[in-house]
Amino acid sequence: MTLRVLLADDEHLIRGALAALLALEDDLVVVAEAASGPEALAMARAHRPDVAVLDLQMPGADGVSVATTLRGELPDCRTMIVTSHGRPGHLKRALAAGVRGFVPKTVSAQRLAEIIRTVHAGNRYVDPELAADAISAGDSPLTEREAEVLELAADGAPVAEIAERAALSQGTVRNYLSSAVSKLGAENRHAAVRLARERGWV
Amino acid sequence: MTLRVLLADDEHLIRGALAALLALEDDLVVVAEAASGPEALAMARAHRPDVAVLDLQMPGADGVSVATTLRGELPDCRTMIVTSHGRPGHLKRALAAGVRGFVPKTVSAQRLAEIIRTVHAGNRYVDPELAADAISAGDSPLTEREAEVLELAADGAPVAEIAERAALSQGTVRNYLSSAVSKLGAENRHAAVRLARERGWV
DNA sequence: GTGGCCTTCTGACATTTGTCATGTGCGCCG
DNA sequence: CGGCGCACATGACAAATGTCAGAAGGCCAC
Repeated sequence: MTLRVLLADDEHLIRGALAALLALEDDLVVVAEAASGPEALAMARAHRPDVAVLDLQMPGADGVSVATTLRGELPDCRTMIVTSHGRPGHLKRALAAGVRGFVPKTVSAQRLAEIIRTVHAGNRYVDPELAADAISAGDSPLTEREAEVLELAADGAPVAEIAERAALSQGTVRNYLSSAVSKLGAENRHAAVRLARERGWV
Repeated sequence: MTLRVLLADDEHLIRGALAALLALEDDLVVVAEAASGPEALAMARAHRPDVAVLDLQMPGADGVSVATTLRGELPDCRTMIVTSHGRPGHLKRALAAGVRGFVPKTVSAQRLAEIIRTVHAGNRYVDPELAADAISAGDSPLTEREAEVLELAADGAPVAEIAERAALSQGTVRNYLSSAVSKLGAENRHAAVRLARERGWV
C-alpha cells in the first residue's frame, strides 16, 4: 500500500529535489506538485492525496489557509507544513487549522519521510525546537482589536489611514496602539510591530 | 574531468536534496556541504572546489560575504549565489563581490547543473528576471549617510537614539531622513525603510 | 446584578516627527 | 578658481504621535 503525497512549494529547485528524494522511499509516491496556494488546492482536489506537504510561504495562499480549506473539502487528507522561518504564531495557527505536522526545512529528507508516515498514521509531529519557541513566546497579550490595528500599522501607515481602514476614530486607534505598545514593552508602534511579528502575534 | 562543487545552504532538507540531484549529473560531484557561512569557508579551504554554490541567507555570514572572502583566498574557485528572495541590491552586491552566477530557487535542478557548468567555464549567468528587476530598480539615489541613517531607523528607533548611534545631531538626522523619504517618494520614514529594503538599497 | 474586561469614543496635553530656510566647510571636477 | 554636491549644523514651525483621564455601552462570570 503506497502513500500518496502532494508536494507544494514555490521553489522549483526544492520541490523537484524533494520529490526525487521522497521517490527513493518505496512506500511513498509523489502524485502531484504545486507551486502556489491555489494550485495546491486544485491539485489536491484532482488527485486526492493521503498527505499534503505544504510550504508555509507560497504565492496566492499560504500553507495554513490551504490546510484550512483542505480540511473542509478533503477531511481524509492529512496536512503538514514545512517552513524555513518558523515563527511561534504560525505553529499555533497551523495547529488550529488542523495541520498534523510542522517541521523546519533543516530536517533531513529521511526524517521528513518518517514524519510523513507518522502524520499519515494519524499522529502528530511538531519540531521540538519550534514547539519550545511557541511555548516560551506564550499567548498574545493583545486583544483582537489591538492586534488588528497593529497589523494595519505594520507598513508605516499614518494614524489617519489606519483609522479609515479599520473604521475607527483616530483617537481610538491611538489608544489601541498605545496600549499595544505598552503591553509589548516596546519603544513605539514600529518596534511593537517588529516584536509582535517575531512572536507570530500578528 | 569532473567538476567539484561545494554546496552551502542552511536548510538541510534542501541541501541534501540538491546534492542528490546534482549527483545524477555524471560530470558533477559534490565534494563538500556546509550549513553556515563560516562552515562554507572552512569547507572551501579544505576541499578547494571548482565552484561554490552559496545560499544568500545563511547564519554566520551571508553568501555574498563568503564569496568576497573566497575571491581573495581561492581565486580559482568560481562562486555563485542561489536565493529564494532575490532583491535587486543583492544582485549588485554579489556581482561586485565577483560572483559569476545568480539564480533564484525557482529554477529546476537540471537548469542549475547547466548554470554550474557555465560558471565553471568562466562565463556568467544572471537570472533574466532578477536582472530586469535590478535594472528597473536602478541605482540608489541615497547618499551614504542617508542610507546609514535609514538603516539605523529600520527597527523603529527614535531620532534621539539614531543620532547617538550615528554620532550626529538630531537635526541632522531628521534632515537626512527627510531627504531620504522624499527621494524615495515615501509617506514617512518607515515606509521609506520598506521601500529601500525591497530595492536592496539598505 | 454587580464587577470586570473589551470596545469605542472625546478632549487635552507633551513629545516626537517632518519640513523648510539657511549657514559653514570640505572636496571634486571642469 | 568657481561652482556643485555632500556632510553637518541650527532654529523654528506645523503635523503626527504618544499618553492620560474619563465615560458609555456590551458581554460574561460569579
